[in-house]
Amino acid sequence: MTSYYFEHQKIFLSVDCIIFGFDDNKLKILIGRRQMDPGRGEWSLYGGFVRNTESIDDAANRTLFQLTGMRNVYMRQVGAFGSVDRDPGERVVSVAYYALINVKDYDEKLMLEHGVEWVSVDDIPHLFSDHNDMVKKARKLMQQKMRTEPVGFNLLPDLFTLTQLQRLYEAVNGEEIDKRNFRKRIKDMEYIEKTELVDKINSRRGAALYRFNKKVYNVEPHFKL
Amino acid sequence: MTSYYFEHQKIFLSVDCIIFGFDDNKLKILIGRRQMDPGRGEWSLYGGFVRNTESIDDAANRTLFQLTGMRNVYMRQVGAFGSVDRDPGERVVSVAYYALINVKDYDEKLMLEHGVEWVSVDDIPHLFSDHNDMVKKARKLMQQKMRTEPVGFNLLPDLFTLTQLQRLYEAVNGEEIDKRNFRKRIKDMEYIEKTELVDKINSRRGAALYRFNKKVYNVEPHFKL
DNA sequence: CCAAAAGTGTTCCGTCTACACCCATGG
DNA sequence: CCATGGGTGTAGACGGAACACTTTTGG
Repeated sequence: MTSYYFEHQKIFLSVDCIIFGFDDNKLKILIGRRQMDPGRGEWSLYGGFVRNTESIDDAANRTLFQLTGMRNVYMRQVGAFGSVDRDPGERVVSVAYYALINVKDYDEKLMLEHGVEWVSVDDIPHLFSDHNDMVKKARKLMQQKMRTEPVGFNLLPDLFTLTQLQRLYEAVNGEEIDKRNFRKRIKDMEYIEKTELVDKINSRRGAALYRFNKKVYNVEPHFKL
Repeated sequence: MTSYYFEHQKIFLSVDCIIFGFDDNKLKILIGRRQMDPGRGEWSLYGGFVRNTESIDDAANRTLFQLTGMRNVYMRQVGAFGSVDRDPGERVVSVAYYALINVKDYDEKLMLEHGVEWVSVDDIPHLFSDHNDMVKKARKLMQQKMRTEPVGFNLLPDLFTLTQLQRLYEAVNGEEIDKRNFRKRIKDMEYIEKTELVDKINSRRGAALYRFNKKVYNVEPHFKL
Protein backbone atom coordinates (compact mmCIF):
# COMPACT_ATOMS: atom_id res chain seq x y z
CA MET A 1 0.00 0.00 0.00
CA THR A 2 1.91 3.05 1.15
CA SER A 3 5.62 2.86 1.75
CA TYR A 4 5.06 4.56 5.09
CA TYR A 5 5.20 1.39 7.13
CA PHE A 6 8.40 0.09 5.71
CA GLU A 7 10.60 2.53 7.48
CA HIS A 8 9.70 0.51 10.54
CA GLN A 9 10.61 -2.85 11.95
CA LYS A 10 8.51 -5.93 12.34
CA ILE A 11 8.61 -7.98 15.51
CA PHE A 12 7.70 -11.54 16.45
CA LEU A 13 4.45 -11.59 18.38
CA SER A 14 3.40 -14.46 20.61
CA VAL A 15 0.73 -15.27 23.15
CA ASP A 16 1.16 -17.00 26.51
CA CYS A 17 -1.65 -18.57 28.49
CA ILE A 18 -2.17 -18.57 32.23
CA ILE A 19 -4.72 -21.34 32.56
CA PHE A 20 -6.45 -21.35 35.94
CA GLY A 21 -8.12 -24.43 37.39
CA PHE A 22 -9.60 -25.28 40.78
CA ASP A 23 -8.87 -28.66 42.33
CA ASP A 24 -8.31 -30.04 45.81
CA ASN A 25 -9.53 -26.71 47.20
CA LYS A 26 -6.58 -25.00 45.55
CA LEU A 27 -6.26 -22.55 42.71
CA LYS A 28 -3.82 -23.95 40.18
CA ILE A 29 -2.31 -23.12 36.82
CA LEU A 30 -1.04 -25.27 34.00
CA ILE A 31 2.69 -25.19 33.36
CA GLY A 32 5.13 -27.46 31.61
CA ARG A 33 8.76 -27.95 30.76
CA ARG A 34 9.80 -26.11 27.60
CA GLN A 35 10.47 -28.54 24.82
CA MET A 36 12.35 -26.08 22.63
CA ASP A 37 15.28 -23.71 22.69
CA PRO A 38 15.92 -21.27 24.13
CA GLY A 39 15.08 -22.28 27.68
CA ARG A 40 14.60 -25.99 26.95
CA GLY A 41 13.71 -27.82 30.13
CA GLU A 42 12.68 -24.75 32.11
CA TRP A 43 9.21 -24.44 33.59
CA SER A 44 7.09 -22.30 31.33
CA LEU A 45 3.62 -21.16 30.38
CA TYR A 46 2.13 -22.63 27.26
CA GLY A 47 2.23 -20.28 24.30
CA GLY A 48 2.40 -19.83 20.58
CA PHE A 49 3.02 -17.31 17.86
CA VAL A 50 0.50 -14.92 16.40
CA ARG A 51 -0.11 -15.35 12.69
CA ASN A 52 -0.68 -12.51 10.28
CA THR A 53 -4.11 -13.81 9.44
CA GLU A 54 -5.58 -13.95 12.93
CA SER A 55 -6.31 -11.50 15.71
CA ILE A 56 -4.37 -11.79 18.95
CA ASP A 57 -7.51 -13.06 20.68
CA ASP A 58 -7.87 -15.73 18.01
CA ALA A 59 -4.25 -16.73 18.46
CA ALA A 60 -4.80 -17.12 22.19
CA ASN A 61 -7.90 -19.23 21.65
CA ARG A 62 -6.13 -21.35 19.07
CA THR A 63 -3.21 -21.90 21.41
CA LEU A 64 -5.51 -22.89 24.24
CA PHE A 65 -7.34 -25.26 21.93
CA GLN A 66 -4.07 -26.87 20.86
CA LEU A 67 -3.28 -27.59 24.46
CA THR A 68 -6.67 -28.56 25.86
CA GLY A 69 -8.97 -29.31 22.98
CA MET A 70 -11.42 -26.88 24.55
CA ARG A 71 -13.31 -24.10 22.78
CA ASN A 72 -15.39 -21.18 24.00
CA VAL A 73 -13.31 -20.87 27.11
CA TYR A 74 -13.45 -17.76 29.27
CA MET A 75 -10.28 -15.81 28.40
CA ARG A 76 -9.16 -12.27 29.04
CA GLN A 77 -6.07 -10.37 28.04
CA VAL A 78 -3.51 -9.66 30.74
CA GLY A 79 -1.32 -7.32 28.75
CA ALA A 80 1.64 -7.04 26.42
CA PHE A 81 5.11 -7.90 27.70
CA GLY A 82 7.81 -6.32 25.63
CA SER A 83 11.21 -5.98 27.26
CA VAL A 84 13.89 -6.12 24.61
CA ASP A 85 15.62 -9.11 26.11
CA ARG A 86 12.67 -11.02 27.47
CA ASP A 87 13.31 -13.84 25.01
CA PRO A 88 16.98 -14.82 24.88
CA GLY A 89 16.76 -15.94 21.25
CA GLU A 90 15.03 -13.20 19.31
CA ARG A 91 13.03 -10.06 19.93
CA VAL A 92 9.62 -11.45 20.76
CA VAL A 93 6.79 -9.44 22.25
CA SER A 94 4.22 -11.56 24.00
CA VAL A 95 0.62 -10.88 24.92
CA ALA A 96 -0.50 -12.82 27.98
CA TYR A 97 -4.02 -14.16 28.46
CA TYR A 98 -5.62 -15.88 31.37
CA ALA A 99 -8.24 -18.60 31.01
CA LEU A 100 -10.65 -20.14 33.51
CA ILE A 101 -11.44 -23.81 32.97
CA ASN A 102 -13.05 -26.63 34.87
CA VAL A 103 -10.27 -29.09 35.66
CA LYS A 104 -12.52 -32.07 35.02
CA ASP A 105 -13.24 -30.96 31.48
CA TYR A 106 -9.58 -31.38 30.65
CA ASP A 107 -8.58 -34.84 29.53
CA GLU A 108 -5.58 -36.14 31.48
CA LYS A 109 -4.23 -37.80 28.36
CA LEU A 110 -3.86 -34.45 26.60
CA MET A 111 -2.06 -33.11 29.64
CA LEU A 112 0.47 -35.90 29.48
CA GLU A 113 0.88 -35.53 25.74
CA HIS A 114 1.85 -31.89 26.12
CA GLY A 115 3.81 -32.47 29.27
CA VAL A 116 1.92 -29.93 31.36
CA GLU A 117 0.64 -30.25 34.89
CA TRP A 118 -1.40 -28.39 37.47
CA VAL A 119 0.59 -26.45 40.04
CA SER A 120 -0.87 -24.54 42.96
CA VAL A 121 -0.55 -20.78 42.58
CA ASP A 122 1.06 -20.75 46.03
CA ASP A 123 3.78 -23.04 44.82
CA ILE A 124 4.88 -21.79 41.42
CA PRO A 125 8.53 -22.41 40.55
CA HIS A 126 10.77 -20.05 38.65
CA LEU A 127 9.44 -19.84 35.12
CA PHE A 128 11.05 -19.10 31.78
CA SER A 129 11.65 -15.48 30.85
CA ASP A 130 9.12 -13.05 32.34
CA HIS A 131 6.41 -15.67 32.79
CA ASN A 132 6.33 -15.17 36.56
CA ASP A 133 5.44 -11.52 35.99
CA MET A 134 2.67 -12.58 33.66
CA VAL A 135 1.27 -14.96 36.26
CA LYS A 136 1.42 -12.29 38.93
CA LYS A 137 -0.47 -9.77 36.84
CA ALA A 138 -2.94 -12.41 35.67
CA ARG A 139 -3.74 -13.35 39.26
CA LYS A 140 -4.34 -9.75 40.19
CA LEU A 141 -6.68 -9.15 37.28
CA MET A 142 -8.42 -12.44 37.85
CA GLN A 143 -8.99 -11.71 41.55
CA GLN A 144 -10.40 -8.33 40.66
CA LYS A 145 -12.71 -9.86 38.09
CA MET A 146 -13.84 -12.60 40.47
CA ARG A 147 -14.94 -9.99 42.97
CA THR A 148 -17.09 -8.04 40.56
CA GLU A 149 -18.37 -10.49 37.97
CA PRO A 150 -19.73 -14.03 38.15
CA VAL A 151 -16.86 -15.66 36.31
CA GLY A 152 -15.89 -18.17 38.99
CA PHE A 153 -18.42 -20.66 37.70
CA ASN A 154 -16.09 -21.31 34.79
CA LEU A 155 -13.80 -22.98 37.30
CA LEU A 156 -16.51 -25.29 38.68
CA PRO A 157 -18.69 -28.05 37.28
CA ASP A 158 -22.14 -27.03 36.08
CA LEU A 159 -23.53 -28.30 39.36
CA PHE A 160 -21.72 -27.33 42.51
CA THR A 161 -22.31 -27.07 46.24
CA LEU A 162 -22.11 -23.84 48.17
CA THR A 163 -19.15 -25.22 50.08
CA GLN A 164 -17.29 -25.77 46.81
CA LEU A 165 -18.08 -22.24 45.74
CA GLN A 166 -16.89 -20.90 49.08
CA ARG A 167 -13.66 -22.88 48.93
CA LEU A 168 -13.06 -21.47 45.46
CA TYR A 169 -13.37 -17.91 46.68
CA GLU A 170 -11.20 -18.69 49.67
CA ALA A 171 -8.51 -20.07 47.37
CA VAL A 172 -8.69 -17.08 45.04
CA ASN A 173 -8.52 -14.50 47.81
CA GLY A 174 -6.20 -16.44 50.05
CA GLU A 175 -8.34 -16.01 53.16
CA GLU A 176 -11.13 -17.79 54.94
CA ILE A 177 -14.69 -16.63 54.61
CA ASP A 178 -17.45 -16.85 57.23
CA LYS A 179 -19.86 -19.52 56.10
CA ARG A 180 -23.06 -17.80 57.16
CA ASN A 181 -22.11 -14.44 55.70
CA PHE A 182 -21.08 -16.10 52.47
CA ARG A 183 -24.34 -17.99 52.13
CA LYS A 184 -26.33 -14.87 52.98
CA ARG A 185 -24.69 -13.07 50.07
CA ILE A 186 -25.34 -15.98 47.75
CA LYS A 187 -29.03 -15.98 48.71
CA ASP A 188 -29.31 -12.44 47.32
CA MET A 189 -28.24 -13.65 43.89
CA GLU A 190 -31.32 -15.22 42.41
CA TYR A 191 -29.31 -16.41 39.39
CA ILE A 192 -27.51 -18.90 41.61
CA GLU A 193 -30.25 -21.47 41.57
CA LYS A 194 -30.71 -24.32 44.00
CA THR A 195 -31.56 -27.58 42.24
CA GLU A 196 -33.35 -30.62 43.61
CA LEU A 197 -30.15 -32.58 43.26
CA VAL A 198 -27.97 -33.54 46.17
CA ASP A 199 -24.27 -34.23 46.31
CA LYS A 200 -23.55 -37.24 48.50
CA ILE A 201 -19.89 -37.59 47.61
CA ASN A 202 -18.40 -35.04 49.92
CA SER A 203 -20.66 -35.43 52.92
CA ARG A 204 -22.79 -38.02 54.63
CA ARG A 205 -25.69 -35.71 55.02
CA GLY A 206 -25.64 -34.54 51.42
CA ALA A 207 -25.35 -31.01 50.09
CA ALA A 208 -27.72 -29.22 47.75
CA LEU A 209 -26.35 -28.69 44.26
CA TYR A 210 -26.61 -25.25 42.70
CA ARG A 211 -26.29 -23.99 39.17
CA PHE A 212 -25.46 -20.60 37.67
CA ASN A 213 -28.22 -19.34 35.41
CA LYS A 214 -26.59 -16.91 33.02
CA LYS A 215 -29.86 -15.81 31.44
CA VAL A 216 -31.28 -14.76 34.78
CA TYR A 217 -28.04 -12.96 35.55
CA ASN A 218 -28.15 -11.02 32.29
CA VAL A 219 -31.61 -9.64 33.06
CA GLU A 220 -30.23 -7.64 35.93
CA PRO A 221 -26.51 -8.10 36.38
CA HIS A 222 -25.38 -7.45 39.90
CA PHE A 223 -22.61 -9.27 41.66
CA LYS A 224 -20.29 -8.59 44.56
CA LEU A 225 -18.26 -10.99 46.66
CA MET B 1 20.17 -18.28 16.83
CA THR B 2 17.81 -21.22 16.38
CA SER B 3 15.82 -21.55 13.23
CA TYR B 4 12.78 -22.14 15.41
CA TYR B 5 11.48 -18.60 15.17
CA PHE B 6 11.67 -18.32 11.45
CA GLU B 7 8.74 -20.53 10.77
CA HIS B 8 6.76 -17.63 12.15
CA GLN B 9 5.70 -14.21 10.95
CA LYS B 10 6.75 -10.83 12.16
CA ILE B 11 4.25 -8.06 12.66
CA PHE B 12 4.40 -4.27 12.87
CA LEU B 13 4.02 -3.14 16.45
CA SER B 14 2.97 0.35 17.45
CA VAL B 15 1.94 2.27 20.53
CA ASP B 16 -0.94 4.73 20.88
CA CYS B 17 -1.26 7.24 23.69
CA ILE B 18 -4.39 8.33 25.49
CA ILE B 19 -3.15 11.49 27.16
CA PHE B 20 -5.45 12.72 29.90
CA GLY B 21 -5.52 16.29 31.11
CA PHE B 22 -7.79 18.28 33.40
CA ASP B 23 -8.86 21.76 32.39
CA ASP B 24 -11.95 23.93 32.75
CA ASN B 25 -13.29 21.36 35.23
CA LYS B 26 -13.35 18.77 32.48
CA LEU B 27 -11.38 15.62 31.84
CA LYS B 28 -9.86 15.85 28.37
CA ILE B 29 -7.64 13.88 26.05
CA LEU B 30 -5.25 14.94 23.33
CA ILE B 31 -6.23 14.04 19.78
CA GLY B 32 -5.26 15.31 16.36
CA ARG B 33 -5.91 14.90 12.69
CA ARG B 34 -3.85 12.15 11.11
CA GLN B 35 -1.21 13.59 8.85
CA MET B 36 -0.47 10.33 7.05
CA ASP B 37 -2.15 7.58 5.09
CA PRO B 38 -4.13 5.56 5.68
CA GLY B 39 -6.77 7.60 7.45
CA ARG B 40 -5.27 10.99 6.63
CA GLY B 41 -7.42 13.77 8.07
CA GLU B 42 -9.30 11.55 10.53
CA TRP B 43 -9.26 12.27 14.24
CA SER B 44 -6.74 9.99 15.91
CA LEU B 45 -4.67 9.28 18.96
CA TYR B 46 -1.00 10.10 18.78
CA GLY B 47 1.17 7.03 18.25
CA GLY B 48 4.37 5.60 16.88
CA PHE B 49 6.09 2.38 16.01
CA VAL B 50 8.03 0.16 18.39
CA ARG B 51 11.66 -0.31 17.48
CA ASN B 52 13.55 -3.54 17.87
CA THR B 53 15.96 -1.92 20.29
CA GLU B 54 13.45 -0.59 22.84
CA SER B 55 10.83 -2.06 25.13
CA ILE B 56 7.19 -1.25 24.49
CA ASP B 57 7.15 0.95 27.58
CA ASP B 58 10.16 2.83 26.24
CA ALA B 59 8.46 3.26 22.90
CA ALA B 60 5.41 4.72 24.63
CA ASN B 61 7.54 7.12 26.64
CA ARG B 62 9.51 8.13 23.58
CA THR B 63 6.31 8.77 21.65
CA LEU B 64 4.89 10.87 24.47
CA PHE B 65 8.14 12.79 24.64
CA GLN B 66 8.02 13.48 20.90
CA LEU B 67 4.60 14.99 21.30
CA THR B 68 4.93 16.87 24.57
CA GLY B 69 8.60 17.20 25.40
CA MET B 70 7.76 15.75 28.81
CA ARG B 71 9.63 12.98 30.61
CA ASN B 72 8.87 10.90 33.69
CA VAL B 73 5.17 11.07 33.02
CA TYR B 74 2.74 8.71 34.76
CA MET B 75 1.89 6.10 32.11
CA ARG B 76 0.21 2.73 32.28
CA GLN B 77 -0.50 0.12 29.67
CA VAL B 78 -4.08 -0.28 28.53
CA GLY B 79 -3.62 -3.43 26.48
CA ALA B 80 -2.80 -4.82 23.06
CA PHE B 81 -5.21 -4.26 20.20
CA GLY B 82 -4.77 -6.80 17.48
CA SER B 83 -7.67 -7.28 15.10
CA VAL B 84 -6.37 -8.32 11.71
CA ASP B 85 -7.94 -5.38 9.91
CA ARG B 86 -7.59 -2.70 12.53
CA ASP B 87 -5.16 -0.81 10.32
CA PRO B 88 -6.38 -0.55 6.73
CA GLY B 89 -2.85 -0.43 5.31
CA GLU B 90 -0.88 -3.23 6.89
CA ARG B 91 -1.14 -5.69 9.75
CA VAL B 92 -0.25 -3.55 12.73
CA VAL B 93 -0.77 -4.55 16.32
CA SER B 94 -0.90 -1.63 18.69
CA VAL B 95 -0.36 -1.40 22.42
CA ALA B 96 -2.30 1.45 24.01
CA TYR B 97 -1.04 3.47 26.97
CA TYR B 98 -2.68 6.15 28.99
CA ALA B 99 -0.81 9.08 30.48
CA LEU B 100 -1.77 11.63 33.11
CA ILE B 101 -0.31 15.11 32.66
CA ASN B 102 -0.83 18.57 34.02
CA VAL B 103 -2.25 20.62 31.18
CA LYS B 104 -0.24 23.68 32.15
CA ASP B 105 3.04 21.78 31.84
CA TYR B 106 2.34 21.31 28.15
CA ASP B 107 3.54 24.14 25.94
CA GLU B 108 0.80 25.35 23.61
CA LYS B 109 3.32 25.85 20.83
CA LEU B 110 4.16 22.16 20.77
CA MET B 111 0.44 21.38 20.60
CA LEU B 112 0.04 23.54 17.53
CA GLU B 113 3.17 22.12 15.92
CA HIS B 114 1.79 18.61 16.17
CA GLY B 115 -1.74 19.66 15.40
CA VAL B 116 -3.27 18.13 18.50
CA GLU B 117 -5.86 19.60 20.82
CA TRP B 118 -7.65 18.90 24.07
CA VAL B 119 -11.10 17.40 23.71
CA SER B 120 -13.46 16.63 26.58
CA VAL B 121 -13.93 12.92 27.16
CA ASP B 122 -17.67 13.54 26.97
CA ASP B 123 -17.31 14.89 23.49
CA ILE B 124 -14.95 12.61 21.63
CA PRO B 125 -15.56 12.32 17.89
CA HIS B 126 -15.21 9.18 15.83
CA LEU B 127 -11.55 8.26 15.81
CA PHE B 128 -9.36 6.38 13.37
CA SER B 129 -9.40 2.59 13.48
CA ASP B 130 -10.13 1.14 16.92
CA HIS B 131 -8.94 4.22 18.81
CA ASN B 132 -12.37 4.78 20.35
CA ASP B 133 -12.13 1.32 21.91
CA MET B 134 -8.71 2.19 23.27
CA VAL B 135 -10.05 5.38 24.83
CA LYS B 136 -12.98 3.54 26.36
CA LYS B 137 -10.76 0.93 27.98
CA ALA B 138 -8.24 3.54 29.07
CA ARG B 139 -10.96 5.55 30.81
CA LYS B 140 -12.19 2.49 32.64
CA LEU B 141 -8.73 1.56 33.86
CA MET B 142 -7.94 5.14 34.73
CA GLN B 143 -11.16 5.54 36.75
CA GLN B 144 -10.39 2.34 38.60
CA LYS B 145 -6.86 3.51 39.35
CA MET B 146 -8.05 6.94 40.47
CA ARG B 147 -10.32 5.33 43.05
CA THR B 148 -7.64 3.21 44.64
CA GLU B 149 -4.35 5.05 44.21
CA PRO B 150 -3.32 8.67 44.54
CA VAL B 151 -2.54 9.24 40.88
CA GLY B 152 -4.90 12.16 40.30
CA PHE B 153 -2.26 14.60 41.46
CA ASN B 154 -0.48 14.03 38.16
CA LEU B 155 -3.36 15.89 36.54
CA LEU B 156 -3.07 18.91 38.84
CA PRO B 157 -0.41 21.53 39.56
CA ASP B 158 1.88 20.82 42.50
CA LEU B 159 -0.24 23.17 44.59
CA PHE B 160 -3.99 22.80 44.32
CA THR B 161 -7.12 23.68 46.25
CA LEU B 162 -9.53 21.12 47.62
CA THR B 163 -12.18 22.42 45.27
CA GLN B 164 -9.92 21.72 42.31
CA LEU B 165 -9.30 18.22 43.58
CA GLN B 166 -13.00 17.66 44.06
CA ARG B 167 -13.84 18.93 40.57
CA LEU B 168 -11.23 16.55 39.19
CA TYR B 169 -12.86 13.57 40.86
CA GLU B 170 -16.28 14.74 39.76
CA ALA B 171 -15.06 14.94 36.18
CA VAL B 172 -13.45 11.51 36.30
CA ASN B 173 -16.47 9.79 37.83
CA GLY B 174 -19.07 11.85 36.03
CA GLU B 175 -21.05 12.67 39.14
CA GLU B 176 -21.18 15.35 41.79
CA ILE B 177 -19.64 14.78 45.20
CA ASP B 178 -20.83 16.22 48.50
CA LYS B 179 -18.33 18.86 49.54
CA ARG B 180 -18.32 18.09 53.24
CA ASN B 181 -18.02 14.35 52.79
CA PHE B 182 -15.23 14.82 50.27
CA ARG B 183 -13.23 17.09 52.57
CA LYS B 184 -13.78 14.73 55.47
CA ARG B 185 -12.18 11.92 53.48
CA ILE B 186 -9.27 14.15 52.47
CA LYS B 187 -8.64 15.03 56.11
CA ASP B 188 -7.96 11.36 56.81
CA MET B 189 -5.09 11.38 54.31
CA GLU B 190 -2.24 12.98 56.15
CA TYR B 191 -0.13 12.93 52.98
CA ILE B 192 -2.38 15.59 51.45
CA GLU B 193 -0.76 18.50 53.20
CA LYS B 194 -2.22 21.92 53.73
CA THR B 195 0.32 24.66 52.99
CA GLU B 196 0.40 28.21 54.28
CA LEU B 197 -0.21 29.41 50.74
CA VAL B 198 -3.52 30.74 49.57
CA ASP B 199 -5.05 30.79 46.11
CA LYS B 200 -6.75 34.11 45.45
CA ILE B 201 -7.36 33.60 41.76
CA ASN B 202 -10.51 31.58 41.93
CA SER B 203 -12.20 33.16 44.92
CA ARG B 204 -12.33 36.46 46.73
CA ARG B 205 -11.93 34.88 50.08
CA GLY B 206 -8.95 32.77 49.09
CA ALA B 207 -8.58 29.00 49.28
CA ALA B 208 -5.87 27.05 51.07
CA LEU B 209 -3.41 25.37 48.73
CA TYR B 210 -2.55 21.73 49.33
CA ARG B 211 0.23 19.51 48.13
CA PHE B 212 0.63 15.76 47.76
CA ASN B 213 3.54 14.41 49.81
CA LYS B 214 4.59 11.20 48.14
CA LYS B 215 7.13 10.31 50.83
CA VAL B 216 4.51 10.45 53.55
CA TYR B 217 2.18 8.38 51.39
CA ASN B 218 4.79 5.71 50.86
CA VAL B 219 5.27 5.22 54.60
CA GLU B 220 1.76 3.85 54.91
CA PRO B 221 -0.05 3.78 51.60
CA HIS B 222 -3.80 3.91 51.99
CA PHE B 223 -6.17 5.63 49.63
CA LYS B 224 -9.84 5.40 48.77
CA LEU B 225 -12.08 7.90 47.04
C1' DC C 1 -23.21 -43.67 68.38
C1' DC C 2 -20.07 -40.59 66.60
C1' DA C 3 -17.51 -38.12 63.16
C1' DA C 4 -18.03 -34.95 59.46
C1' DA C 5 -20.03 -31.73 56.70
C1' DA C 6 -24.59 -28.99 55.89
C1' DG C 7 -27.41 -25.63 57.12
C1' DT C 8 -29.38 -21.49 59.52
C1' DG C 9 -30.31 -15.50 62.28
C1' DT C 10 -29.23 -11.92 65.15
C1' DT C 11 -26.59 -8.28 67.14
C1' DC C 12 -23.18 -4.87 66.94
C1' DC C 13 -20.29 -1.56 65.09
C1' DG C 14 -18.29 1.29 61.83
C1' DT C 15 -18.95 3.63 57.47
C1' DC C 16 -21.41 6.27 54.24
C1' DT C 17 -24.92 9.68 53.19
C1' DA C 18 -27.71 13.49 53.56
C1' DC C 19 -27.99 17.96 54.75
C1' DA C 20 -27.51 24.07 55.78
C1' DC C 21 -25.31 27.80 57.42
C1' DC C 22 -21.54 31.27 58.39
C1' DC C 23 -17.05 33.37 56.63
C1' DA C 24 -13.92 36.34 54.12
C1' DT C 25 -13.09 39.34 50.48
C1' DG C 26 -13.03 42.16 46.06
C1' DG C 27 -15.44 45.05 43.51
C1' DC D 1 -23.14 45.81 50.73
C1' DC D 2 -23.52 41.97 48.11
C1' DA D 3 -22.06 38.25 45.19
C1' DT D 4 -18.92 34.51 45.09
C1' DG D 5 -16.61 30.63 46.45
C1' DG D 6 -14.42 28.65 51.08
C1' DG D 7 -15.07 26.27 54.96
C1' DT D 8 -17.31 23.41 58.77
C1' DG D 9 -20.45 19.00 62.04
C1' DT D 10 -24.13 15.88 63.14
C1' DA D 11 -27.68 12.42 62.96
C1' DG D 12 -29.72 8.56 60.82
C1' DA D 13 -29.43 4.67 57.51
C1' DC D 14 -27.11 0.96 55.83
C1' DG D 15 -24.07 -2.75 55.15
C1' DG D 16 -20.43 -5.79 56.75
C1' DA D 17 -18.42 -8.64 60.50
C1' DA D 18 -18.65 -11.54 64.32
C1' DC D 19 -20.53 -15.39 66.24
C1' DA D 20 -22.71 -21.16 67.86
C1' DC D 21 -25.67 -24.58 67.59
C1' DT D 22 -28.71 -28.23 65.30
C1' DT D 23 -29.27 -31.63 61.49
C1' DT D 24 -28.33 -35.66 58.77
C1' DT D 25 -26.32 -39.96 57.78
C1' DG D 26 -22.59 -43.45 56.62
C1' DG D 27 -19.67 -46.36 58.79
